[in-house]
Amino acid sequence: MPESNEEKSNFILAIINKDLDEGKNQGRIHTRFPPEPSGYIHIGHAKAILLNYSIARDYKGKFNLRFDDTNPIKEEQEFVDSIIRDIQWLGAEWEDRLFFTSDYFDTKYEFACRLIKAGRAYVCDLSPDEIRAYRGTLTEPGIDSPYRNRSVEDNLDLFSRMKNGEFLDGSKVLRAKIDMASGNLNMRDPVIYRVLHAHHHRTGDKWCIYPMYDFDHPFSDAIEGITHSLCSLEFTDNRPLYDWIVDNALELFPEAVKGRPRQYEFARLNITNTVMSKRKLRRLVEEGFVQGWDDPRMPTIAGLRRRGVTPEAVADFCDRIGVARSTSTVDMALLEHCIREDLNTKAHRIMGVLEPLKVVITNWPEDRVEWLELDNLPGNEDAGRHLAPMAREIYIEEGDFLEDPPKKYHRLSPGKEVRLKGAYIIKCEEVIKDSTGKVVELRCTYDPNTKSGEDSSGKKVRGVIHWVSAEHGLRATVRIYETLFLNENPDDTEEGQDFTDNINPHSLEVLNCIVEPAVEKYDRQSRFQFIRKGYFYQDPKDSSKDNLVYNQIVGLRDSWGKKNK
RNA sequence: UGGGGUGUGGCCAAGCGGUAAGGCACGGGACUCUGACUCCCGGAUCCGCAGGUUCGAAUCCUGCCACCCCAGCCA
Repeated sequence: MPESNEEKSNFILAIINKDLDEGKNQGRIHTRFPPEPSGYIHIGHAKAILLNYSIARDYKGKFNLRFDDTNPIKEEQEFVDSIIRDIQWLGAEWEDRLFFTSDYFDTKYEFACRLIKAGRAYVCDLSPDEIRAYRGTLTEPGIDSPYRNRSVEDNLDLFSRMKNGEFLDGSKVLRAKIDMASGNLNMRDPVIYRVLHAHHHRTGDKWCIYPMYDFDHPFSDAIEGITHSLCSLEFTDNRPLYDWIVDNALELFPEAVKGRPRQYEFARLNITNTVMSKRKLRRLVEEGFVQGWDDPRMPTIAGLRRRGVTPEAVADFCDRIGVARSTSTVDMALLEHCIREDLNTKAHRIMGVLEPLKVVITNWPEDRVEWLELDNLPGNEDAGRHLAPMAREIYIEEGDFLEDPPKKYHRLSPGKEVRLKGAYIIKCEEVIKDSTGKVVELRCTYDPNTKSGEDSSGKKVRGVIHWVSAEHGLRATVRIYETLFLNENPDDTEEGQDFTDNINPHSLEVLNCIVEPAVEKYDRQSRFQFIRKGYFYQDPKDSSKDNLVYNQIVGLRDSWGKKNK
């Protein structure tokens, strides 16, 4: 029984509970995550990783990380490294069970030979085009290959010569002999080994034949003793083949396998206003729509991490979206909610003015500086306080002043008062504009009797705005992000267009800001809430002590802005 | 005219014959030195549609409809 998820309920947990009740697999639970090292992993993979890992954890089972590296021409060490880093960051632990499907190439070769000896696999000389033609179509059955009935001796000989490099790429394949008339195309004598003279990132030049996924994957699961092999829906049609391979392994090569794995499929994750396929993400990177796999706008784990999202928030999100079999698209708002909820209790409050408007407090003495105490985490005494300097010249948010305010506006406007967070109440006395009519400076007066915590004025103002001393504030570049795509479904395009035509031209906005000097005391991994604005994180690549760069992780909810847009 | 899969409020998602959980979003209100947070309140007479079985169905049966996946020597 699971320890920590009594309320969780999904069809996979139901299957596991049932299997346990029935005593299957001697009560073992063993899952795995099998990435192909051919790209960066994204939040959709996080769903799969965390699902597999949490099942193992909650049921006191095991979780393997196994790279499915059967196709050397697509795979690289760089991706192995990035995937390991990303999964570690997510918190999934594979302990000492990091495997590569290529670790078992020798065993797999032996298994293939046993299939041949059992008359269940044959070497086929048909060209790729011919194989396709012989396969038939969705509505018509296929035709048997003319090589289907070669003798075991010939097949064994030919297969070993394939291994020895005697044949050109594409000239011969090993096929499972199943059923060319099956309604399921995967069962029409699937190719299980192909000739490929390519350098493998782990086995080097040892092999010039490589197994296909449908042969390799189920056998690897069986070798590792995986009990529940979870994958996404598009593999549903591969399941009969998965079972065929496992059944044969159990029958012909029992000493190589540890059990009888079962495959279960669930819907992959889609999120509104973004894309999740490796191919599309690659295009965004390669065609320069983003600045790399770790661009903070990308749904990759590397992108989320660089943006400042926490692994806890990602895990919570994956927890809340559920696991089911219906194709679905989760609202980006849920991810944002999970991020805010996580950061709300952790991120220290700092004042940062994103779009500065200068304010001169005319009755504040020229060289007076007053250090005011502000809570790091209001409502949490343990988080302590920090000091913010108040001086004659400060900056407030441009958007916190309106010359001609609408009803119910309780920020600053001519003749009106507002409280500076943690400081005094000020009153706008004069508005200074440039030649174009743009407001460039405000002249205000402050009320000395209204100091935060010691207010004896009896004044009640609704508005509280953030501010930063012009002299003491630190200059910083702030990057504000919007979704990468304008449409909820990026693939929803006009005739002749593709998803890149839906890219949001405002997905990145760069602002020159000014933040409280207190941020200097924190280490650079700290996440802050810039009061009334959002959560921010120092860009791990571009930020430095002399050149602060903050990424907005997510904005705060803004019911006022929403109401008035 | 093939095979596989899915349809529960705007978006996810429980439910497995006993009379529609929860979350997000949304709307209303309270609170507030963050218009944030928090806290209340609101909503499917109905579960793709149509029949049927049953005292009783989203849950069983039948027939439709819609959408998704499959014809790589990719995974």
